[in-house]
Amino acid sequence: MDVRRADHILEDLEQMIVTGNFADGERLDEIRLADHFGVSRTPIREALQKLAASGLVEHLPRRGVFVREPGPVELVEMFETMAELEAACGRFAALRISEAGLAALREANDLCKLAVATDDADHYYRQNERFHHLIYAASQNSFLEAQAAKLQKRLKAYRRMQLHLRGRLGQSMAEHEAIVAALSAGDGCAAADALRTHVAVQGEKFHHLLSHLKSKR
Amino acid sequence: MDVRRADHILEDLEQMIVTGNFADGERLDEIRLADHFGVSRTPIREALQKLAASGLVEHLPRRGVFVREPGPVELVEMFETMAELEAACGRFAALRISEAGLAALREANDLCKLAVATDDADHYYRQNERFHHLIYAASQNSFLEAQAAKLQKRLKAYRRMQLHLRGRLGQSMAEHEAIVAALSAGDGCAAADALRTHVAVQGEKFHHLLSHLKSKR
DNA sequence: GTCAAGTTTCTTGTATACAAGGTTTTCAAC
DNA sequence: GTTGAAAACCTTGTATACAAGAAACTTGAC
Repeated sequence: MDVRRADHILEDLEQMIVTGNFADGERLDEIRLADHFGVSRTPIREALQKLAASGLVEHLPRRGVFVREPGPVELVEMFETMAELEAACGRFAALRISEAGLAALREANDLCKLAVATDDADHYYRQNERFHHLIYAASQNSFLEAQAAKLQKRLKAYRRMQLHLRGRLGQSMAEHEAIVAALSAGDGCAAADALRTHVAVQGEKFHHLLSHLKSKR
Repeated sequence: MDVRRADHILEDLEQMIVTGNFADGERLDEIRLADHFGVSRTPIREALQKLAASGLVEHLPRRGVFVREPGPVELVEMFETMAELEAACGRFAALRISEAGLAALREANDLCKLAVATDDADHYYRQNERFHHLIYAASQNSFLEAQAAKLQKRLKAYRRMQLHLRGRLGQSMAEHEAIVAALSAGDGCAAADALRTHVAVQGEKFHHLLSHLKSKR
């Protein structure tokens, strides 16, 4: 209850930022937050520092911490990097994945297909996440896995935006099939390429979405 | 002088940990450190949290923070990840590098060669670092660049260990040539492969070094 | 002598008080 | 009315006091 409170503050703040409770560039007032959570400034400051370390907010000395929504350029960069990280996971996974791992992957993919068939975007979203996390883990490289999971979490909000684009789900499933096939065949290069494309396409779709929104304004 | 002190504490602690001022698993006593730096526990705690965020130390609630030297397995994982990050940088750089960037890269490489010729390991070390950072930057992806630079810094101490191995410098230079050639030709795949190998070899050499040290004991 | 429970001591986590720098407002001069 | 400086206010950064949990030590029983 004690440790969990500090953790709870961090998680809660993360959630508040990601879900857009704060305007972009808004200062996170320590006193107001301390008030809100019913604690003193000290644990708030600790949470804010962790957020700054994870890149969700920016800390300017003697000025405060500000929410820092990444701009379009940075988002594209992050998606590009995510694509490369996933490609790396796929390359290792193709060489190292176990039969049990493959079975789990196929199962997750089947659940994805089911979600697409029933047009359950929310369910697809969760199973797709599981599918990708299984690949990270199958790389048998905990460090790489952690890096990939971290960036994936960071991009979660933006990934979700473009999931609802027409036709994307079907295309995504076809890509999943190619990924599973490459991993089954133990073809590192094919797995890396399939995953890179799969993720990069998401980045591009997102980019289009951004341009579209901007042109509407 | 004010802001710089807090930063100075962090840098200093980093240095102390990396250079082995603390034993592996040792607890970093807040009071002792506060004493040592002539400040209160508060800024020390902030620095320790940042260190924990960067993975250099581990924070156990209500127990303290402990220096966490990565074990052999984790180090190999980190080198593997580094190789993939550099490969990704190379892939993008091959498509995006400018003439000026290529010129800078060739210059850095020439300085590396010079250092090898004069057997100046220290100079080679610095120029080699510059060479790699130029490639990160040439990826034209600031986010990826930052990721690569961060991990490179983390591995600096271990990379340095294996630089003095016999014959490594010559081999390393040959690999540099291949990298520059691939980037000049705009061949993303070749650049990625060359960089991946170049870094992965370092990881393997390091692994051998570790086994060697262990068997000596 | 060993083990266990209770107590003491020590360390971390949190709250609060104070210091120092930044921002805004006010007021005067042009 | 606008500009500039000074002062008041506000926020962050640091120090210190206190609370709470963990480790170590003592003491007693077997």
